[in-house]
Amino acid sequence: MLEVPPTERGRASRERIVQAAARLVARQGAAATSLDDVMKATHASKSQLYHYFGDRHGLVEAVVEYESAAVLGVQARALASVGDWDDLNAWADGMVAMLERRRSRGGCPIGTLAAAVADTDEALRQALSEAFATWREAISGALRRLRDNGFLASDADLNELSTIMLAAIQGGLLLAKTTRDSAQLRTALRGGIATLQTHAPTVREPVTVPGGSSRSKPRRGQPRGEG
Amino acid sequence: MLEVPPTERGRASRERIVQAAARLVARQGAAATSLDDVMKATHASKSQLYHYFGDRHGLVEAVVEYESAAVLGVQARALASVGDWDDLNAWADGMVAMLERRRSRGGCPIGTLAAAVADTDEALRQALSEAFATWREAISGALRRLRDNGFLASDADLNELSTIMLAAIQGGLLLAKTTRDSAQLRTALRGGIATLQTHAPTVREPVTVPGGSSRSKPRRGQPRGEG
DNA sequence: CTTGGTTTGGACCGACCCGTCCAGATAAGC
DNA sequence: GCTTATCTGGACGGGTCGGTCCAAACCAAG
Repeated sequence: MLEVPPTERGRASRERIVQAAARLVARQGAAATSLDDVMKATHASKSQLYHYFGDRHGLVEAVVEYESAAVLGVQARALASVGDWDDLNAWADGMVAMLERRRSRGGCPIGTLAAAVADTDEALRQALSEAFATWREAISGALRRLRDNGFLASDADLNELSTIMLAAIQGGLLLAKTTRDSAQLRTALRGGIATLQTHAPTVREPVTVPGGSSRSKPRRGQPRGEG
Repeated sequence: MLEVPPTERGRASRERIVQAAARLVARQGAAATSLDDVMKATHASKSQLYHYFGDRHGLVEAVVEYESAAVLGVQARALASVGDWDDLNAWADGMVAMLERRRSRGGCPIGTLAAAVADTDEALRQALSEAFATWREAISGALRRLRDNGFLASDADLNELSTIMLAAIQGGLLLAKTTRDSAQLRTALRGGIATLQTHAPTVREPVTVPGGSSRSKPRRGQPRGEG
């Protein structure tokens, strides 16, 4: 109900509830997370939940927005510094490392939520669909930088390639969390990148970087290092 | 409780309940499907559910086995006739067509179940992990046939490639069901196959095929058109 | 027929669920 | 100070949940 509470105290309470709810939803699923669970985890009263979120659906909606912003924030930051194949591989390795830090559990919050609610809740489905679209655009932006730097052919379909990459991420995460084996994600990501390199301009070997060893490697145009 | 009831009547009842439960779970998710829902859908009594499945968990377990067998049966049959690139593309097109028949809803029963229960139920997680493994092996078998027929390099890592392909399937299905756009699956599958073709033997000389030319041989389907 | 295992119907229970309600606490504005 | 809006606590109700229990119905074997 209250997207943004007017007082500082209210905003803090709302934020605290959303964060705890997001953690619960990520751990046990949206359907298995009750309002009582959230109440216990946050030491909040039922009135607060209904004051800030209207009903249960509103709370889940807030969780979806929160997780989308979190994941997309991390991804946008990581992708912003991608300018060549090494950077892209480092980005992929980062995702594998992040999964291993969680012992191959949980997977992607957005993906898990999408699998759970896409067929039953139209509003949440659209929100998650937009999250995927934004994510895909972030990937597409990185690929465009690769293309501008001469690592991808000028006629490479960035929309298609970014979709392939995002599918590899989601599929790899699902396989990894199901088999409890992060190598499944690593392999899937490697496959996605291999597809991208199919569209490298100077194709000679499937997995070689363009430019060879003699030619000076084109460097990124505006890589803004984060502090 | 009763894996296989002793009487014909019992087996029929159990089967009827499992099928209806599977349909409900596929439509509204495992967590959102109550025993009462199953009772109403099957005109069964609560005693029957307890009699045949012990408890709710047993019913979900039966649903997992049922869906695994169903999906793997279809996939094994479709993959068994794959011998070249055209066949593989036809297999992929078949999955897209199947998804479109459901108006891009539902996705993969196994994948959706896995996303929901992998983090909360160890027994179901293992069952679904085995289902994925079996599926991967079926893909691997098709790829081995491609390799034997000279469409894949002899040093191609079939385990890795089949994992990439399965990840593309699952990721593509998740994106497609979330965005309600079957093209996402089509693109993901095309990307997966593109990765496979990365490992095609260098065309120039007929590759030394281990089995010789026992089977009628290659037309080289290189499906790389746009449109 | 009787017997005994199998299958089915449905009442019942305690726990939990979501949502409503009201009163008290807190703080902002005047 | 007072007023008003915001925030919080918690009891309450109606409904649903999974699970238990008992007895009736069914059915094949003797």
